Amino acid sequence: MKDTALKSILDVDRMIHEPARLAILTVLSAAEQVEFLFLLKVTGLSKGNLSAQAQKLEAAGYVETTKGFRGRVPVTSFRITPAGRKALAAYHTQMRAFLPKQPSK
Amino acid sequence: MKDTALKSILDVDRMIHEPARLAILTVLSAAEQVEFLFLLKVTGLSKGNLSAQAQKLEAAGYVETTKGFRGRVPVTSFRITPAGRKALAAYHTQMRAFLPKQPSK
DNA sequence: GCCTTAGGTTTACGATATAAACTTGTTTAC
DNA sequence: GTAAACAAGTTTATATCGTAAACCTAAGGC
Repeated sequence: MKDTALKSILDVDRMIHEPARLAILTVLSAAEQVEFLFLLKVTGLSKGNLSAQAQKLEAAGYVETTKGFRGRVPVTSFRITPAGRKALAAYHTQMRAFLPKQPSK
Repeated sequence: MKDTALKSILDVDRMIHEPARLAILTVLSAAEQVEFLFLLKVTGLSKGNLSAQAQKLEAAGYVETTKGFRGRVPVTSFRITPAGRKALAAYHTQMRAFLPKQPSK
């Protein structure tokens, strides 16, 4: 590991570092668009937590929210923004630089 | 990435996930014993923060603290415990499983 | 018409990270 | 020899944050 990696870990993007949001962003990065209920199932988060974290990601400009209806029932969908994709990639790079290359058993 | 990795990220060890503590543990894992002031320099943390986080790591059983003197001035030294080493390795494994294998450009 | 379910949102609370202020003792300056 | 500055940390205060519980609104059953 490089010395810079040590200090850069302190500057890691907290918006992404938080596990709940990291899980959300990871799912979003793998699909065009994802619905609230799907995200709920696949992440295992509570509804309240998912709602709150999604709003934070939106406020950060990492996620876009679309509200619509399927028939008469409301459906909230999310998609990752270019900024979100970029920030996630940067996070990956940072963490990868930080982790030891192979299991240090 | 495996599906299990997605949910397991939610159970990541917060004691280690926190960047300040991750930096501390990383340094400790690379040396037999490390002094407070050295840790201060190399991590760039404030004294207060370093002191607080080190105490938490100690309370978690991940770090051992030794207080002594060099001449007449107090010197606080830390070393990682076997439990700490184990937990750090587990964290590495978890994160490695979670990160995409290569930069997703 | 009332009850339940679906799909979320808002509020409330506890935990956490962090910097600022403080403490205890030592060294330097006058 | 006493005051001032410095060293090495610790404690406190605050502000942020994550999370679950309570709540809301509309639609479908009974």
